[in-house]
Amino acid sequence: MVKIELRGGEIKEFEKGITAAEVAKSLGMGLYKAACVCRIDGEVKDLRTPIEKDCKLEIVTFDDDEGKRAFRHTASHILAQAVKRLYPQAKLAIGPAVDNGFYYDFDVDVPFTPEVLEKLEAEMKKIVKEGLTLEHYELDPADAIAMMENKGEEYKVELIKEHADKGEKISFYKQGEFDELCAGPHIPDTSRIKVFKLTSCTGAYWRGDSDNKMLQRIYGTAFTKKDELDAYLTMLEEAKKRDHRKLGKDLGLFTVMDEGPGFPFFLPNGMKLRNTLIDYWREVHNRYGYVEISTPMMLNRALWERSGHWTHYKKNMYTTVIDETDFAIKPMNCPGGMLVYKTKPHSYRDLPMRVGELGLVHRHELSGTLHGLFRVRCFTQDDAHIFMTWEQMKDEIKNVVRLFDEVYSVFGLSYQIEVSTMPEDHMGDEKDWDFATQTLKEAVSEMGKDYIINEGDGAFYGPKLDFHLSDSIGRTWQCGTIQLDMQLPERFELEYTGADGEKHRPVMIHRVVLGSIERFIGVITEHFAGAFPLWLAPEQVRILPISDKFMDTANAVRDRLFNEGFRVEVDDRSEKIGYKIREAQLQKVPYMLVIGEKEEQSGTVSVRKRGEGDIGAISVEEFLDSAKKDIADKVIW
RNA sequence: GCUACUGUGGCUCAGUUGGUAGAGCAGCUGAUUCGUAAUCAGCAGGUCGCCGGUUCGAGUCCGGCCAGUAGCUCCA
Repeated sequence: MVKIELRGGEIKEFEKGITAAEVAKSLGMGLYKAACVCRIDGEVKDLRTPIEKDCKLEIVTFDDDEGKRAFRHTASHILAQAVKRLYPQAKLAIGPAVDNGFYYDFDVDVPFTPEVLEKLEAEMKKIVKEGLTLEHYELDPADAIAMMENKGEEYKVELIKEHADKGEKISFYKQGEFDELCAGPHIPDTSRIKVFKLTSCTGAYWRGDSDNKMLQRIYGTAFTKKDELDAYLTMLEEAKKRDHRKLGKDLGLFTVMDEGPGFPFFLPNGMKLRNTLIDYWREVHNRYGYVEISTPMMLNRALWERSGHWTHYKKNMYTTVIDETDFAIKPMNCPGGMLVYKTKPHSYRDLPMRVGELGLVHRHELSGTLHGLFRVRCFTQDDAHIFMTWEQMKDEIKNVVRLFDEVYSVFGLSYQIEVSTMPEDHMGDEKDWDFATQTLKEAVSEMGKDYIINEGDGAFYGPKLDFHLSDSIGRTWQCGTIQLDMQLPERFELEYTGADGEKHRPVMIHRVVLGSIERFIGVITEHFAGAFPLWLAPEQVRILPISDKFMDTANAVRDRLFNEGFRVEVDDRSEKIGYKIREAQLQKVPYMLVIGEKEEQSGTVSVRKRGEGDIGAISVEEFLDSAKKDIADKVIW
């Protein structure tokens, strides 16, 4: 017998060798049917894995990330099997589960058109109906290679050889006639993948390297319920409608032109939004004890050599020669910030020193990666460098996280924190790394926040926290980051005088909240679908006179609002009210104030609120009070 | 950068087998002065991304370049 600890801490005895599937069955058919994989002492395994010793067992369903991955990974095997049935000459590459679905790469000369995808979907449905069991087995490398060579699967052979070098047994899964090199885990059989869709086909390089052959990649997704798939497809549609590139054009926010690929132009409306955002940023940072500086756009080669960029980042920098000296446009603000620190000696009493900079940086990104405001070649980082002692590190991190909390909540964005730890290729003492990483984790935990760990994903100079924001339709965006830097103070020989009268080296934080102003504007444009909250909206109020007769009153109201600091316009065209409303609505102006005979007589305005329509006539003073309050509270509606 | 696709007036698009460009909206002018998502009429606006080639003739075919779109990390 074996003792198995179940979810919730309950411990039950079972026959030795029982499988997780059988345990699930004994706990109820509902759980059994929903089960995808299991966790045995934390390790993700197939449901059919026999349990030989006492352990903690967790049945993992599709609601769990691991369950989703296994489910979709199995879907990708079904896709590969379908392709092999219809196109036996196709060579298989790899087919993992990804964030929102799965893909599989094939080397095949037939173009996978939408019609082909439909045929493949039909074949996949057959495989699902066949209810094939996924059987796991292992082979010695030599046998594994022989089998795949026999099938002509050259990519698989290449993969096996790599694993063979490590002396591992090679793991396979078999479903019907289809053998697939795969580490698993998988769900028990194909019959459960009833709800799936092949979404697109694109090119992708073998191993992501453009020197290799271009393969055809089929993307798909799979769910356990039809309405989940529908919701996902609706979300994609919704995302398309909210595309900030389209909204940016429609609302006159920004544009990108042939004359400057990747260099966005901000138009008047976009600039109002941007400046409002920056005003807010300054206000918050001022409150959190930051000072602001501005460092030059262009600095000489000696500086970039000292910072290490000249050797490590040159291919992304815009450089030029002036008076026979090399110069580079800054791709980052830090080196300039270091120079500012060094303009005078510092005491421990100055620390922590929080120095902000809205720095415009230029990076030569590959042309194919440019994308609206999300990926550009010049952008403004809402940067800050914090110089501190090691003892101050934890409190300082907390201070930054508090600031992030405040800013993100204003936009209605929730977030997930990721801690990235020491990479293989790092600089500095491992003891310092341990201390810094531990401090990051403790700071976050002590604030009552969860985090996930990205092992080895830190920068070479220090560990970091990344903030992944969730927008209103469930997509995530990495914006904020808090990076500890133990190298740059070294390179620039930064010092402060301690209480002991000795020189010490400060440690540093690089951090951005919004990430880049440009990208953040892109994110919130999609998040709000262009319907910005009152405090942010480029045009907050539009006044709509019913006819030319009421123009004087309209202008008087405009002046009143304008003098109160509102961004307000009058639609003074000789158009019908319906037409003016339609336009203001399409421009997503938060408030329309209609003024006609009635309002002129009673000294009121008829308020039309975005999203709610006509909410009746009130006095200008009443309107002002309520609108000012919404702005002050940064209310989202 | 690489692969595929796309590139027609400010915007959204049409343009048949190659025969020297069309619509709606926006704009301008005039009329209308009108109560909560499009008033009517008229006018103007394009060397069809750029360069070259094939042809009697190219927006339409071919080549090059430029720009955009999708993808190129998520390890069998």
